[in-house]
Amino acid sequence: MRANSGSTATRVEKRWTAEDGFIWRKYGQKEITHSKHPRLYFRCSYKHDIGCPATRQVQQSDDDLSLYVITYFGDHTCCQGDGAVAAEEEEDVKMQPFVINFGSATASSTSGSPWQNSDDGDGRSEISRSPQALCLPEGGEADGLRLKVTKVEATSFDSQPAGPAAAELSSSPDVSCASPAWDPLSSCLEWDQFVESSFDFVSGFIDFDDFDLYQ
DNA sequence: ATTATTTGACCTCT
DNA sequence: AGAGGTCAAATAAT
Repeated sequence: MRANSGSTATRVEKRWTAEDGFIWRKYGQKEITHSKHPRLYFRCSYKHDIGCPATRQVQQSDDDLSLYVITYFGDHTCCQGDGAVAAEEEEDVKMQPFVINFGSATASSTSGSPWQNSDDGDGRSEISRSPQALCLPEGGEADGLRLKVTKVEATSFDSQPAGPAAAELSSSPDVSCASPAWDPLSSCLEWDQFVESSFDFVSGFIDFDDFDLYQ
């Protein structure tokens, strides 16, 4: 449905959904056909305050139970994540067709429900501790769903064997970066696989020169 | 008392 | 008619 509304979508696969720098409020849950797990619907907590239209959907992967597929819709007008970073990112996105953010994984919280933004523990958490710069502005005017970013994060260190494709949409191969000591520099092969077999479905939006730069 | 979550109902689209 | 997305009353948590 959103595909026809011309909205942008940012798809993220995480092993931990807790922190993305924004405050989300759950507003719905739905069983999805052919999916074992329900899809959870969140909207920005500032929706009513300042009309922030950002929403996200979270769904546990059927194939890799530790993987959560998070899809972001809309832009954070509240920019709660981190004002400075978000503004900076906004300019970048305006200049480029897409942005892949390799921001540091938040492996800070070690317990609690993955659906919650606040961490528990000693309660010294701050909302905006680890912004992921996902406050992306609206992109172009292309019709249909624009999948702007596909990011795979490994924020736990449980050395999971990489599962099969996480979800039908992603056709994500074995791109798990969940090795205990993942070294970006030594994982070129994985990235090559990632590029070859996973980005084909979004290749229309990707400038591979830019991608090489990020790589 | 206030705020957040749950969950069935309702709406829109295919 | 069925599926997916959102609303809102009831409920739970703080």
